[in-house]
Amino acid sequence: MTRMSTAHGARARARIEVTAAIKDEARRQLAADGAARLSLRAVARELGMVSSALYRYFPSRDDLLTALIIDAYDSLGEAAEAAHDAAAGSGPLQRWIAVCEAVRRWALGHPHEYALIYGSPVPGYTAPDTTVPAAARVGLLLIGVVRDAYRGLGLARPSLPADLRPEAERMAADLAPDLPPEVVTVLVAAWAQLYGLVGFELFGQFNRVVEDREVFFRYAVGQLAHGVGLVYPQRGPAAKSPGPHND
Amino acid sequence: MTRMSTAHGARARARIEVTAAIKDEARRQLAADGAARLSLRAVARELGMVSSALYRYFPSRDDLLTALIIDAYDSLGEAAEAAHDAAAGSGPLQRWIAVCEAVRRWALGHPHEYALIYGSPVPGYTAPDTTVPAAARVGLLLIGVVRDAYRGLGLARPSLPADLRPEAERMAADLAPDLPPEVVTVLVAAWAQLYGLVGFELFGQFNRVVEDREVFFRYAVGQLAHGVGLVYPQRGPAAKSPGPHND
DNA sequence: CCAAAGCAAGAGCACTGCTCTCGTTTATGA
DNA sequence: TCATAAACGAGAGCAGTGCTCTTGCTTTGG
Repeated sequence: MTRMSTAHGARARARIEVTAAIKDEARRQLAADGAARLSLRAVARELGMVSSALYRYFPSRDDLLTALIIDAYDSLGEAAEAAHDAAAGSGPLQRWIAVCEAVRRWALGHPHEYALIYGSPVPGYTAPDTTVPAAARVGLLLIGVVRDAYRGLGLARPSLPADLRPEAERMAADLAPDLPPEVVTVLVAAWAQLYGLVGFELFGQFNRVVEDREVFFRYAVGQLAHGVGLVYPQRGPAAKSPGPHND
Repeated sequence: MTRMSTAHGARARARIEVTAAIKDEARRQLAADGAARLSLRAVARELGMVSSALYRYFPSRDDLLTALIIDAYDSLGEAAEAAHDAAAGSGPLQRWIAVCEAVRRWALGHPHEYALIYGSPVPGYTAPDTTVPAAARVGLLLIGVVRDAYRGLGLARPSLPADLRPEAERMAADLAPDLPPEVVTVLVAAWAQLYGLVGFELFGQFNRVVEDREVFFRYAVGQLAHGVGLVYPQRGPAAKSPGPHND
């Protein structure tokens, strides 16, 4: 049995420091060259240790990657929460947009980390359950925004097709029992669509298509907000139509 | 100078066959284990040739990957077009849904190929312009559906914020000069959001969140259609509200 | 018919993840 | 206090990778 976990000697402290140093260097290489170029040997080399020694701290390359994934989720979650808190005084729509733009900004600033967590999963690698709580942070944040709006002034309740009812109620029970299933459903869809927008920009699908990604993203995200029932931003000169449709 | 391209001897035919065999075996390995596990040596081994011989046909691993990427785009485009043609008699909304569901079905059937083209780009690899036309097929298909709807019965024209106007007009000029810029803008957004939905399901972000992905996807895609101006599917018992918002 | 190009094969380089062994250091329990 | 067990760093080594270079052979085209 290992007894290192709760030990509190000089060795335990050293272990913590070395582990952190490995993760730092690995994160450096990840940010520089991407996940698949991340090399255990290169990390060890840079740290002045031999590669086999590194396996005392991470039993495999995938375990090191998992640690980086969790850190990336946390970093993204922190950025989103910071943006949310900075817009705490504003209305739900402004907070929604603030969170979405924080996600985009973080993604543009950490493209390889973003690809690691929201791009295609690393070959043969399946994320362990350890990553679940960290991954949920942004989602929880968006739920919170919608919840505030719902409690504050009531929210539009979209209608659902009959065959989606059971699924919608199950999702609502799992994610936000205090919200109507209709709202939770469109929220989950908007959540996925947000990452479609970010991913397309980040992975180059918008090349030669969308130039001014900033304003395009803001508009698309406003649409998403509208879809979940938050009012459409009716600033600007055009005040004729409240939404993206009028028939 | 090489003269192989237009030559028509036994050697040229052999070259074509070997090239196809390499791509087939590579596609097999790609489908089985994913892009990063694709090994030139393994392909050569399976084909009974030595690894260096393979470089006569593909100058690098990335070039082989590029060929597979183009094939994947074409395969996806073909599937989408087939689904579209099969729904040729139906209205625009049905065709829209048919195309979207074909994309999803193809993605679920070819997860690694989908990840290759719409997931995070392979490490250090940047797609050459060769892939652009193949990549555009699904987009063109969606544009066509919306164009038909627009020409047939007129389409809802969403309002745009002032700062998005120039970008919207540029996009419309590039993609569909015969469509209103507002429609093109929401269409591009819907296009990206479609891939957000598919990617989230495929890459496991819906694990423990969405169970009945089939009906959820259909609903979300109907929402997207509604967003671009196609009418919302008002079948089913609930006929009270035509859209996901009502205030 | 012969020079030029295409081709398969092999050896080799530098790199990877990972394992195993070997002394050494540290920590813990009797 | 002191022996035993665990943790550790270092090194060698295995199997695999992409890619290059050289060596002959075959096909092709002027």
